Amino acid sequence: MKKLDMREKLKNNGMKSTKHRVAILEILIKKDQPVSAENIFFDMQKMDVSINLSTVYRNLEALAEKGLVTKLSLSGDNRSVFEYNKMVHRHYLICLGCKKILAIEHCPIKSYEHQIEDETDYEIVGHKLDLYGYCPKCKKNNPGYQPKNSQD
Amino acid sequence: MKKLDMREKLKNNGMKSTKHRVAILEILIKKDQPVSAENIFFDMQKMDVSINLSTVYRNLEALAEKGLVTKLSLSGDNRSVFEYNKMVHRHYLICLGCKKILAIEHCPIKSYEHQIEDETDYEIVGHKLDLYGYCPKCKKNNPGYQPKNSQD
DNA sequence: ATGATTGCAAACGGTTTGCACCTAC
DNA sequence: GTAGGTGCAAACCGTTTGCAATCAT
Repeated sequence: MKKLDMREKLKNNGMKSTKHRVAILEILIKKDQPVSAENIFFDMQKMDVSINLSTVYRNLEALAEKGLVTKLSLSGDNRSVFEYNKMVHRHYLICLGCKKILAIEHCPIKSYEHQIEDETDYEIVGHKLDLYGYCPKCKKNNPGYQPKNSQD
Repeated sequence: MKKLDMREKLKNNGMKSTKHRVAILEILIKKDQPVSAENIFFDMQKMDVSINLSTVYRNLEALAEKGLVTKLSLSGDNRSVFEYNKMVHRHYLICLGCKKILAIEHCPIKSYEHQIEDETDYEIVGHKLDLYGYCPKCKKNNPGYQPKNSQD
């Protein structure tokens, strides 16, 4: 997506188009996986876009408010991560070794949700599924490692 | 589970048995759902067990270290919650209205994990599935509400 | 011109830590 | 007696906020 398209997109969502917001969107779209506010902050410095960390947070919040960006908190890390919202339902595969996050688009949960709705009388509006494991590289370095809690 | 059994359990896991630890286990077992450190702290005051919040954290960490307790961070809340580890695999159904957390023991994910292992060449060691929705009570108060991001 | 956005520094809230004292074993 | 547990206060770290200056429209 080009800069001009991003400026367009911001305006369509009733947001002023600033170089900061464009740069944040650029970074998120390029990465195509969840990143922390601090990471974005550093990437912007590398791009010679001077910005304050609190402005990163404010923009991420504004973008999330408009639905352009999604904020997630993945287990085991206290900080939030953000990704460009491609409007597709995704799950995440987090490597316990190098902490890399892989997005997965296939979702097996819909029928399970209906089943739980029937059992509990809740109205279920969504879910979050994260898988934890070791990527091919870390798998080699940690052969046979088993975490204490497979659900965590 | 009786106090004596808990003292036993602590010792079997190489931990000193203190009134604080016993009380924390009592609370977690009674609740049978994830609670925050602060909640535990307040409950202990109600039980007339005087304790410092940092001791609650230290004990929860020690108990989690030994696998007696599980630490989880559920989306949308910055703070961690803890539950007694019944050694069963569980999922959580979080009410977006009243924030109540319901534990669900049926898990539909195993075969999905194998499929993802084949596709990605990762070694998957666990997963975390949280469902979000409205409990019967909150459902009535928020008819038709839809969150912006169903995956969050 | 006007309201939104920014940088800066200070506050915030959950969690952790250093240290002197205390307790279980 | 000794290793480990505790209270207290202070530090920590990711995040938020108040305010005055600046920018997009």
